[in-house]
Amino acid sequence: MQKSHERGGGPLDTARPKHVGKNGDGAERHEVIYQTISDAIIEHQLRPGARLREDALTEVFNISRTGVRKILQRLALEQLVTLTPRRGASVTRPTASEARDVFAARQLVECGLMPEVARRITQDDVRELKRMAREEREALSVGAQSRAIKFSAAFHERLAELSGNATLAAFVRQLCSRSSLILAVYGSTGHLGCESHDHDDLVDCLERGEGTNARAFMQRHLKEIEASLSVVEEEASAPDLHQIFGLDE
Amino acid sequence: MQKSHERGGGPLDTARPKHVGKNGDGAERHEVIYQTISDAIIEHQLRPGARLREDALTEVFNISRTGVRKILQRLALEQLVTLTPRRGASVTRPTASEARDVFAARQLVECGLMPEVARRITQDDVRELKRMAREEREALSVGAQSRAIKFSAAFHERLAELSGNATLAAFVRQLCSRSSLILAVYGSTGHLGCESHDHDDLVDCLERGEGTNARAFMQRHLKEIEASLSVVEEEASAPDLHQIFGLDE
DNA sequence: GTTGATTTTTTTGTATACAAAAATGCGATT
DNA sequence: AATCGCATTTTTGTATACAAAAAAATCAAC
Repeated sequence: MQKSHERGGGPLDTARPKHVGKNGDGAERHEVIYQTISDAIIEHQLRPGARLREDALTEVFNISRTGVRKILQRLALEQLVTLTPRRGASVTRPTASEARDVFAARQLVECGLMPEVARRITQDDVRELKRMAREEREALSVGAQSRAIKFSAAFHERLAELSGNATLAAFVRQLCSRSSLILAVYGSTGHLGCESHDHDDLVDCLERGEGTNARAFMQRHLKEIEASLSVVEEEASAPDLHQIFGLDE
Repeated sequence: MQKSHERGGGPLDTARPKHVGKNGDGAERHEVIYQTISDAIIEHQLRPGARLREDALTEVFNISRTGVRKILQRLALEQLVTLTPRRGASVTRPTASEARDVFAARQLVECGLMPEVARRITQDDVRELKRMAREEREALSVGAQSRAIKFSAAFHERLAELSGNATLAAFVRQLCSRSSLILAVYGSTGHLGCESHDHDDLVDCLERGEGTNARAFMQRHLKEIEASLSVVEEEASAPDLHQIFGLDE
């Protein structure tokens, strides 16, 4: 592999200030790249198990391995990618038990947040949420699954933000990202995540200030999503011979 | 302070493992260092606002800046340290609103977990929790505040683990760490966190399988901790002159 | 003596060099 | 012809070099 830098007269050698001058927008650039990768994972353009080689990423985004590693580490802490000691990074493939945990966590947190959201929601918020729900529905009707998935996650995230609790909102954000991975692994094709009109109905509920009702609604909603999954431990990659043949422990 | 690295141009003399050979235990070493720093923060040996210069850490732990930065980044994602773009790392000083959010999150999650914990707890767990509660009490009676704080956090963390939900347990772990920072900033001296016998009583509750009761207990317990804080926006570092004199906006 | 500008030092951001480990390909041997 | 051992290649882990920015210190002027 060539060094990715002094390639002889590559077409995009303009606007590349080597390694100086990036300081000003360096952090911002990293943030953008992080978002790009993150989105690609959430939208299932990068499926669980996909390898993310550092070299490839340096070439694609034109940053050094230092930056790549920083971004990968962040994604790893958010559980979107898995960093295996000497094997590099790959998109996380959630286990069945992780999937259960994530949905149980969503049940607890997202539902628990609904009363407070119902109390604080404004007309503007209602409009925004309805717009998001509509965009999701439209994406779905056009068959743009990946965009629908992203909108769906964004909807749940925004809802959590409206609680006013930044810590819990960030947690929900993570849970939604991981849910997208879970959908990719355990979801039945064609049926993804949220039912078309659930989100609209939920917003109606909140608009009327019915917190308890909204909570029950969200509970049912999440339960439905989880029920639509086939969460079975598929261990295609490394069948546990020991367990199968029962030779020890 | 000698740089611990610059030997005056000697031809790579012996007895200096340079940067080889560390690979085997490198990751493990990083983990240990991470824990060490993390503990120091949680135990208030490093107080909020304390600066963590990379150079200093390199010297203390004898690793390169690469490793230091990795560790700092992890601590930053857990909100234990704050990474300011060109000012380096320092122990996070939680804002008042962050403090409120963290405690609200604990109310929601830790309380919500109690019924499940009550269902799953075993005699062994009960023994372990009582031991932890006792250690905390003892540390407190000896005046070892920092150890008491750590034990208290460990108790809450262990409790969350017993729910069987790794995701939520990890979240609670983070919340407890951050709570320790909050105590350091907003806690009245002498009164730290959990009342002596609260934890014992809570375990009794769980032992009897009274989930609903345990939840109510935890709710009261957390409320008491929060009430003991004086959460007021103290902005000693940079008094907002604009606001004080009302010259603009 | 205090304030303001300039230089010096410290400290972080980034890239890259080098080494170890894993993956891969190749050939010899049975 | 299939498999195992060995060499090559890729890929990651770590340290360090260099540059930019911020902080500190020095010095001059009033």
